[in-house]
Amino acid sequence: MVKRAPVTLADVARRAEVSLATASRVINGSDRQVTPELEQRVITAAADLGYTPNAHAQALARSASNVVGLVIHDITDPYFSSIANGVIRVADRHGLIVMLGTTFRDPRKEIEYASMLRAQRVRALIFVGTRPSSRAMTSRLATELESFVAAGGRAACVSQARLPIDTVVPENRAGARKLARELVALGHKRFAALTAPRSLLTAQERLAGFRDGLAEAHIDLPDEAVTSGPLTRDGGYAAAHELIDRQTGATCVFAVTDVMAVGAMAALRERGISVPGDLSIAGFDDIDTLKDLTPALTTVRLPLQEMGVRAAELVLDGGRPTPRVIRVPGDVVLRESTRDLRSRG
Amino acid sequence: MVKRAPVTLADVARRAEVSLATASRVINGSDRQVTPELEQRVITAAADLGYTPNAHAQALARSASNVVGLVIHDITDPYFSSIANGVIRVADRHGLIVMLGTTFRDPRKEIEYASMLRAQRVRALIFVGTRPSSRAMTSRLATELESFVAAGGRAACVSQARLPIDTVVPENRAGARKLARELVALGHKRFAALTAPRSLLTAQERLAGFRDGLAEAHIDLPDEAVTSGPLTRDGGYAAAHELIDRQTGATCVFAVTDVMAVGAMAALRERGISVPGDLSIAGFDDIDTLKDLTPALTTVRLPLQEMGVRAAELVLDGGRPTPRVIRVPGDVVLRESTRDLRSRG
DNA sequence: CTGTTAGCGCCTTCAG
DNA sequence: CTGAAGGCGCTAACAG
Repeated sequence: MVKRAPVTLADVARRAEVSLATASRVINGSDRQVTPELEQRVITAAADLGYTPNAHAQALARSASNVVGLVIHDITDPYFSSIANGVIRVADRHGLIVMLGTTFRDPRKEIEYASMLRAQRVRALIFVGTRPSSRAMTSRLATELESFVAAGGRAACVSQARLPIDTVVPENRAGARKLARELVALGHKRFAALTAPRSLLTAQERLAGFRDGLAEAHIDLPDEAVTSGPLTRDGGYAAAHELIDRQTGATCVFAVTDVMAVGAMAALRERGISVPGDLSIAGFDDIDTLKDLTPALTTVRLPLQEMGVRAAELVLDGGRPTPRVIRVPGDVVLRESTRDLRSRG
Repeated sequence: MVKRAPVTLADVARRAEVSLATASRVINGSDRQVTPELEQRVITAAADLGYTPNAHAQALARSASNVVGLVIHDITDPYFSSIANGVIRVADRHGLIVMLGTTFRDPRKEIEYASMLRAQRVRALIFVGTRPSSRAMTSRLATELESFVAAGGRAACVSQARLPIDTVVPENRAGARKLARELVALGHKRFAALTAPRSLLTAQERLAGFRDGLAEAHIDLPDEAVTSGPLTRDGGYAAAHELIDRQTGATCVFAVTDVMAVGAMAALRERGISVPGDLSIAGFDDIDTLKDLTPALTTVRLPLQEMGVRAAELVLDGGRPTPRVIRVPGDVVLRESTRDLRSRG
């Protein structure tokens, strides 16, 4: 295996005995026409040499790359991988390739990636995941994005509409409110909740919405009945243990994400508390991978992959300049994890 | 929001009243020294202008990008997202950014991505996932990779060592063999299996290993007791239904992946077959997201994230030219989904 | 239809 | 330590 010098278009042109321009025209699908004869010669030469165009040179020359940047918090979290899958699908359909950034839930990394991806001159930039409540972080990201957009880039995000770009907004608050109502309708009167740190808007919204729903039935969700932890399975697990220790007397627990709910269920199982026998539990998101959990989890369904698709289309299909907002409603799905208290008095 | 022309290093230099060279030296961490005075001027100018270097121009000039390509089959499958997470972690540590390609399980897309990523002049290329048994596909990909490597790129894969590049090889066959032994030790004598199409080497290996293990105990796994489907949850679901219809009389079923096992458990539940009461079931991979399944799944544990880390290190930390192979053993983890037949006669 | 020739934005010798 | 200039590989006018 010889370490031959990288072959360039010039090499191909030389071997095919045509000009650089002609070679370029047949290699990249230019609209200009070329004689079948020459075209064949170029194609053959390219194949013989194992030529591959240099995307950097192409991007530089026509000042437009064919990559889109995607920034998510955690690729192992099904919430993000589902949305990412949607984004990838449409990028793919457009012949674009995706550069993926993972923040590991650190807001600073989000900004760092925005900047790296901007340097890569990506065609579009998509951010997925809760916005931090930090005003400083948000405005720094916004500044970065403004430069990006000003330079001709397109950007969108899936979360709260806090950035000056197109946004796909899951209706967290309304969804949680509906969930609370249905749970109340099931006969529950005392609730508890598992949430994430206040710094995460998504958790805040869902908890607020849940409270709204309870309030309609004049039910209060006391602060002592709310514990919090990281937005992960283990976070839910720990928060649930803490909640159990507090003995709130609740008959139903709301976890702000399905992933946390799963951790909570594990904690309850460990403590010998049966679900939904002793305690009901509900989540939010309707993660597909979790559909085989027993008991099946009551939750608020969000069309995750579809949200990714929408976000991608927003920035890839032409598009107006004004930051647009697409609201995505969540549907309550009642399953086995929440007990119907009415049928037993 | 004005659509200003993209600002270049030349703009920064002009504003800082220094030469292009000086500006370049302070922006990219060159080893050459620059007076603090001038340095500050450049930094300020860059900030004022909202300047971001053009990665394409940089890559072109120094012929070396700072991105690594990663190709997986399905981002929503925890097997891949875990490994990908490992890769991303080390890329991140090296200040590199990841371009992600998803094949949606189509071998042709793997080749297509190899070519696109080569065009992007990625520093390294990593393929994760079973190799197809198709000799044609494999050799086309190999050709592509040889050109890539010849041009100075580094490549690795996680799967079977079929490509002329560094490889992290999960010991599928040995792991499945050990699993079979332990299951036999539990008292099981009649088995069945859920596998994927023959075209997928990983499934082939695991099934073969399982057969090896049974053979040691002189137990046969008849073809009628083996059904197959896509390597997904739904594939396992469908394959399980088919298996149930065949009434094989098995007391234990082996699914070649945890994901398929989960689908199978759902099918069994639907048909009123209790696990492990009526039938035991075991998987392979030990997917973390599935750890809260009930009953907990017996499986063969593979250090997924670690495998991704190893693959990335193979191509990112210096490295010899010879294709190296790292074998990763799998550990059997007996849990609730497989019944111990001995304790009850 | 084909060839010539400027750049695209930046890095990097090589003088000063 | 700083500046001037060539070139990285390719595209896109512009002539022929």
